[in-house]
Amino acid sequence: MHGQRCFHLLVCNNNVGYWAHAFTKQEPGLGKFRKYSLSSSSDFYSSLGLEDFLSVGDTYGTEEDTDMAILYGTLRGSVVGLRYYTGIVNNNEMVALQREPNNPYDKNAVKVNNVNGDQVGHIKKELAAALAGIMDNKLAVVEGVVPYGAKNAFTMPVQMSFWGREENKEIVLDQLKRHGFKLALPLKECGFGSKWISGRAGPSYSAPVHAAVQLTTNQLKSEFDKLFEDLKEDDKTCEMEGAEAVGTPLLPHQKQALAWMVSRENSNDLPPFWEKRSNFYYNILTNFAEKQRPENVLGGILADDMGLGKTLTTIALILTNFQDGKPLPVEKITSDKFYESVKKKYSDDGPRATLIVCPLSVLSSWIDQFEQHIHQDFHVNIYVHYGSDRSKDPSVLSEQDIVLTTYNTLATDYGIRGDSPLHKVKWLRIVLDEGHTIRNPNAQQTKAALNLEAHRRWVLTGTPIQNSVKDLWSLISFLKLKPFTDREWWHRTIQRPVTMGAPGGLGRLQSLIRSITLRRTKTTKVKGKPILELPERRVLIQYVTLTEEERQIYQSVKKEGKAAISGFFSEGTVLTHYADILGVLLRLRQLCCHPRLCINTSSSFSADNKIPEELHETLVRKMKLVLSSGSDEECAVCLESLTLPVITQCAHVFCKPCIFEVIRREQPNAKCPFCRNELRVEHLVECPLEEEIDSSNRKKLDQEWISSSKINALMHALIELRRDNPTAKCLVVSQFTTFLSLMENPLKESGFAFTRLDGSMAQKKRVEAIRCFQSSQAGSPTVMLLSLKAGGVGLNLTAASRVFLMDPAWNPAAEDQCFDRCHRLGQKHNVVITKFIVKNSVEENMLKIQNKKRELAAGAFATKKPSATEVKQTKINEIKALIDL
DNA sequence: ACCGCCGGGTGCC
DNA sequence: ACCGCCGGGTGCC
Repeated sequence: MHGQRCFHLLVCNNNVGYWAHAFTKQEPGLGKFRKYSLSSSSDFYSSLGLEDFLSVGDTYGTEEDTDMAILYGTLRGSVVGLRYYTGIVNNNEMVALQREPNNPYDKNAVKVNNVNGDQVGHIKKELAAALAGIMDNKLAVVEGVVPYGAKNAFTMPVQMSFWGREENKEIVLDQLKRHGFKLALPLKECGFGSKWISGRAGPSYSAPVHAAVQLTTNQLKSEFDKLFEDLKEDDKTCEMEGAEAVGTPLLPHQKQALAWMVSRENSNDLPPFWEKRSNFYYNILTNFAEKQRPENVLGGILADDMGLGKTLTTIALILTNFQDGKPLPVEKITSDKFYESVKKKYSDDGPRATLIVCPLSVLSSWIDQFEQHIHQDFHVNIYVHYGSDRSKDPSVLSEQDIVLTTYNTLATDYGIRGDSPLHKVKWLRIVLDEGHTIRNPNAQQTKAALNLEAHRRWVLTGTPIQNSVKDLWSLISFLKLKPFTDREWWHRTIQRPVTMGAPGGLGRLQSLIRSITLRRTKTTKVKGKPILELPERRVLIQYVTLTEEERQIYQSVKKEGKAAISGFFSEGTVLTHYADILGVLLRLRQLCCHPRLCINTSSSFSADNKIPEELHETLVRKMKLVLSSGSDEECAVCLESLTLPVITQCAHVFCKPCIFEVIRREQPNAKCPFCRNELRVEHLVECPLEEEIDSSNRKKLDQEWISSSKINALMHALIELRRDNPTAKCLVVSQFTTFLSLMENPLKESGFAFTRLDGSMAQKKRVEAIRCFQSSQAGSPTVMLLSLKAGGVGLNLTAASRVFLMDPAWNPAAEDQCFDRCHRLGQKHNVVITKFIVKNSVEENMLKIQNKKRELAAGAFATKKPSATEVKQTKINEIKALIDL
């Protein structure tokens, strides 16, 4: 049951139907998807979709460090044997030199190909003999341009440039010398007049090497952002309404994005850098020409900032632009008997399905957004291709309107030769979400994505240029823009000119980007107005004083805990007792909220006199308890809040993807990043983030209900708020779901209409809770009890203009993300956030640590990622600060 | 003549 | 290739 994450269900009274070819299975709750409750290692591999964490691809950095290359010099040579090959070139056209070690006549053979990859001829054998060693040992990259004589019948000249790392220069010059060749040095003083080197085709040569100005990543990034600052282009500011089936009204900038995407998909334009010249098509970068019209990508890159609605816009595109600019033909649900109409086939034979590939972490967000944005009256077939029982039948996939899958599923399917249904389907369109995931060209995910078949190809990303221009290549390559699908042409015409600061390089990249991407930031202006005007957001801290009784309990637990922890410090066993320490801190944090929260957290410490297995078991159990309380713990690898926490044998906790990455990198002897103990996949224990409160527990909470200082403070604030503004809605947020439950009682008693949203709820209930809360109808709930981590990035709770954060999180970013659920697009009011903090408590110390983290994050661009030991030391210092040691 | 020279055959690697 | 090179034919002036 746990492993059942491939949805074969049809929800009739819902707006989205998830169904397989035969209506065989029904499963009522998509909430299953969110919840993993695996604990034994035997379950582990089979049901977890292990492929999502064990990357099949090789590691980054295997590619040649072309970034470091300098120009050694140039050499004129000749291409021979033209009459035996079909490849033709133009004067000044770039050519590729390719080693052909298996040539039966000469093992030193070097082929000469044109931009299209067609062979033009061979490098003359004496020269080839000199080049072979250099090329095979990757001492230099040799690039060619045919300066003239392109129409010759038997031989033609080729101007070669040698590029490589500084330290290889002498070896290369020496090897050439031994064969009687000498490079002409690139002349610094030739400046822009270095025409004889470059011909007209070599933008890469026209740069005097040492005069090159290398742009830093940040400079580049700002260059790009500048490019999009003020959109004037008409094709990006036209607006378009979504089809009827789009259930959410689009905002102006989303209508612009939709119009642009539709126009891209229906475009007849030539791709960038191509011109029609009499009866052939000409590439102005490489000077390559061909009769056949080069295909333009019917798509591009949607690179809007987070929060502008890329997902909604994409859903709108799918529903609005099917064929010939007509909307996707979906069934309108008019009666109860819509089953038959759903099965109706579309007579058209063309591809129908859109494939969306996304990281696992946003899979649920897509499902949420389908639910949210597809109009209730329309039936759209959506299939989630994920999990161990995913379909192997391509026809199941091609019949859908939308197929959703993850990069790792895609890569795993692709790896199993000839058995990838995803690669057998002709898609109408492919959308890669978080497209920068495929920036490593050698990774299996990238290769698998590149080999999917569709004319319409889209990349969604919030960070188009993450590290360098280099990262763009995979995306461009996915878009199948000629001639950039071949890395050499991308490198010679764009990447090198840009990174070396060659004149025109950046301009060229900009014009490429401009023609295929749409990027808006939150501050982008259209016609002088910012596209997003978010109301103000204020964060207030309200201090709470514990009652005498609460303080007594708190102090006694603190005293005991402090003694134990200082004991661990003096023994040097802080790391082995990490779970114990988190347990102490958790109890103190819980006591700040409500004394009742501690009921199921044992206070005993794991004694060292136990045999190791017992100790380990207790520690793991303790860690599970900490996590299941809802506490937002951090992963020491990524420094973010935990996603899919797993506990190691040494009782430390990490995100599952993070720890698998460590294991993969350090295999076969991986060590826990935290304590350097042995780390084995089969010892990892998965842990659900939130446990549902069992009914007996809940009864207990109801029967013996008592209040707490924090609850009193909250109720006071709520009642005051209601008096001042009866319709104002607010979110009451806590990490502890039990705490949320404890608040239900006084809310009821004071007559508040409230709803609740936490991670344990089934999808349907969640959707209902959200809809209810967002409704502006009289009598709709004014309070939502919200667990800190509930919902994905897509969660929209803009009806609320007040937030009460009941307990601080370790990670300020987690809090911010939560606030953004109401302080986001669509918010009409100023947002006021109140953080309740207990005076003289662990909470106050947490605030201090939060502030430090904020400062660190603000300067994040300058500082490098801290090492594991640094993380460890920071954690230890934090523990000391938290418990006043 | 174990040369030179002539002119036809021929041609990437 | 309107080249170079190869190898067979040839041979005083």
